[in-house]
Amino acid sequence: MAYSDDAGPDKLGATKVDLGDCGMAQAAMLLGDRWTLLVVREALYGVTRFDSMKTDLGLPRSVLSNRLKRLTDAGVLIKRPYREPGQRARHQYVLTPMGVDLALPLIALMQWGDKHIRKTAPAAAIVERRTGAPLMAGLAKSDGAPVELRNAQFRIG
Amino acid sequence: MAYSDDAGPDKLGATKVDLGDCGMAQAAMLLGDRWTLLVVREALYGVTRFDSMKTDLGLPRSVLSNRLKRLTDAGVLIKRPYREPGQRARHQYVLTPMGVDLALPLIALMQWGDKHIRKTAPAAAIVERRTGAPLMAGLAKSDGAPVELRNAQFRIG
DNA sequence: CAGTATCCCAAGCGATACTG
DNA sequence: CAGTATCGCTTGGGATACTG
Repeated sequence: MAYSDDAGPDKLGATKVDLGDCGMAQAAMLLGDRWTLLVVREALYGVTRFDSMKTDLGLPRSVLSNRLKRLTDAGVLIKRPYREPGQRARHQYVLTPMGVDLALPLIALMQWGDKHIRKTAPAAAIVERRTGAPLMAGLAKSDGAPVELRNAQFRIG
Repeated sequence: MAYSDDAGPDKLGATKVDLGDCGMAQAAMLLGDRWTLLVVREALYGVTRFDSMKTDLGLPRSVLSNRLKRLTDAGVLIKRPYREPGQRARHQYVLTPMGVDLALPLIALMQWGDKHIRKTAPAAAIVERRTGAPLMAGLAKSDGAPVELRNAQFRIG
């Protein structure tokens, strides 16, 4: 990372990774707008229905419709019919494996926001399913050993 | 998380966390637009100067100016003067501790994008500073023990 | 309930030009 | 280099109404 204490002037055009080659940039292009992240957040919370999302987020129907389409096209959500006993057929938007994997960046973002923006007790925590132990997003080596953020750096290429 | 295999219909209005109480929502409101995430990405890569960012990202000056202002107002960046020997004074945008902490969500996003969108070898990796060992974003308990995403869930309140 | 269709308007993008 | 100023224009947001 670039830290305040080692931040010299950069080299112009030194961005080592072209936008098209950068997963972060690709992700930002898919998710980077006012509503998309929040729609995915709904899905992570288990909200799967159009009107539920609309009510929760308070966004216009047309916008929600558009975002759901984008996300299904991208493979983050699938639209799936279902029928509750005695009810007529409905459908729901559920996360694909690709969508489920978005939980990690979004959890990290949530914990960042709780720490640096809200600064009060988090409204939602992530816990281990079986034990209820609180979980934090972090970096780890392939053997699982955790590594502090400040001991990490980019390696290009 | 909400998984495909346990995703029943949700309860209307069941979103347990109000947008104003959710760090993820707050973060999304700050970072959720076309360019802001990419500007932070530049800063993480160590690009600190206005024109470097403009060149790398190819966005209009006015937009970049606006984003840098937003991010400094939010406390993610600070604008700092410096002078190289024999040069006139310049300034640079460097990450605050709050900004540095954004590395984790963005790394997670990058790894997600590399895995699910680009699907080729990542252009940039995160490695441990001393050893060069590759790092991955993940969840861990407070004792550092890693936990799989699928063994995690939200706990509200 | 789950959308699509329409319309209007504001925000924001992108280009260009200008200033310290 | 590092911005601010201006401007035309498109995008997309928000309200409302309509359909299966």
